[in-house]
Amino acid sequence: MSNLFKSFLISSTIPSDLKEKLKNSVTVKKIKKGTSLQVKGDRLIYDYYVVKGLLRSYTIDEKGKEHIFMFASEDWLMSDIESQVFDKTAELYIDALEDSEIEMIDRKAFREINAVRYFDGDELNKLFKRVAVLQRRVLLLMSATAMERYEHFIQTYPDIVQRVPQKMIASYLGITPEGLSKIRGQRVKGKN
Amino acid sequence: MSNLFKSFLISSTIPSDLKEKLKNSVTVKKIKKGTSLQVKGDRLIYDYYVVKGLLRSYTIDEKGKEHIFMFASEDWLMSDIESQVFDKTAELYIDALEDSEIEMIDRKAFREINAVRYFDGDELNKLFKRVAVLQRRVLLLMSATAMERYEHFIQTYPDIVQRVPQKMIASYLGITPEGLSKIRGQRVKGKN
DNA sequence: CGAGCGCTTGATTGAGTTCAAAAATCGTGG
DNA sequence: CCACGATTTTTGAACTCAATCAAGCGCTCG
Repeated sequence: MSNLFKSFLISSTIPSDLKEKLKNSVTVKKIKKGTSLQVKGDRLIYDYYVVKGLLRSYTIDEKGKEHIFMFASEDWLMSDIESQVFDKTAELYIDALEDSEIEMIDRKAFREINAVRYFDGDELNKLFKRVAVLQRRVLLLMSATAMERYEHFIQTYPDIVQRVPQKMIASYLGITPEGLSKIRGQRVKGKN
Repeated sequence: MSNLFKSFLISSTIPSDLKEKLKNSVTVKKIKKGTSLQVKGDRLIYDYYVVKGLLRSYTIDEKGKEHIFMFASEDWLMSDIESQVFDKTAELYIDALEDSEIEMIDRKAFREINAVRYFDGDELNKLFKRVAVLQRRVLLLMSATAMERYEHFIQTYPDIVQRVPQKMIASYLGITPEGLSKIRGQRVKGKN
C-alpha cells in the first residue's frame, strides 16, 4: 500500500488497534487534472500525500481572486495545517493541476496516531524544513520586490515553473498575471 | 534550572551521556533591553526560550530597513529555523525589546538531542501551531490590505500591541511607520 | 477550425512609500 | 519631580510600484 503511511504500520510504537484504524483511514486514489479535493468550509478534512502528479492549495478572497499557498508534487504532503491545528473547517481549497495519484488520510485518525506515535528524526526534519521555507517566504513577501520573488521562485522550484501556467506562479508570488508578464519582459531585456 | 529544557533531563528516552551534554549546553541569562543576541552571519547559533521579557527577530535589507519576522514573549521559543535547517550562518538578527530572562541552548547540541529523543504530543502541537501561524501570515501578506493585517494583528496579539512601539508593529506588518499611522487615523474616523 | 484560455501590452488608477517637518511622548539626569 | 533632549507618532505633498481595466494576439484541444 501507501508509500508514506506504510512506515507507520511497521512502527513498533503504535498500538496494534491504532494500526488497524490507520489502515482503514488511508485511501489511495487516482484523480484527473482539475479534480477538486477540498473546498473552504469542508468539515471532513484529509491530508494528501502526492505519489505522482501535482496539487495546489489556495484561498479565494472577497473579490474572487485566487491566492496559491503552495504546490505539492511527488513525495510532498499537502495539508491545511491551520484548520488542522485550530480544529476549524477547511481554510483552503485543494485541487489537482495534473492527473495525479494520491494517498489521503482522514485528519482525525491522523491526529490520534500523531498523539501517541513518535516522529523520527527524518520526519521532524521535514517539519522543520517546512517552517524554514515559510520563514523565507514571509521575509521575501515583506522585503523583496516582485521581481526578486520571481527570481527566487525559479531558482528554488525550477520543475514547478515548467509544469504550471504563469498565472499560477503569479498567484503564488502574490502578484497579478499581468504583473508577472511585465516582469518577465524586463528580465529578458536585462539579460544580454 | 530551565523551564523548557528540564523536561529533557527527566525524559527516559535520552541517553545519559547526552543529558550531560545538554546540561552543559544550556545557559540562563538576564539581559537588558536593547541587548543583541544574534546578528546576521553569526556562526554560533542558539535557540532562545523566553522566561520573562520580549525578544524580536528581524532582517535588514539592502536599504537598511528592518523587517521584523517575529516577537517572542514569555514561554515562546525564538529560533532562526532557516539557518538551523539548512545549516547556514545566521539569517536573522535577534535582540531584546525589554529587560528579559532567557535560556539559550547551543544549536548543535539541540540538534543532536532532537535526532534521538522523541517529541511528545504537546511539543509537536506547538510545532504544528507555528506552521499554522506562518500559513496565516503568508495568506494575509498576499491577500489582505495593510489595514486588514493590522486588524488581525491587534486581535491576535493584543498584549504585544501594548508592549512595543508602533513602528515595530509596522515593521512586522510589512509597512512603514507613516503608513501605519495613517491607517490608525482612518480607523478611529471609521469608528463612531 | 473555431472558441476559449493564457499571455502580452498599454493607459489609468490607487495603496502605500518617501521625504520633510511639526507635534506628542518618553526617559533620564539634575 | 521636573525639564530637556531624544525618540516616536502624526500629517501632508509628491511619487512609485504594482493593480486594474481593456484590447489584441496566439495556442491548443475539443
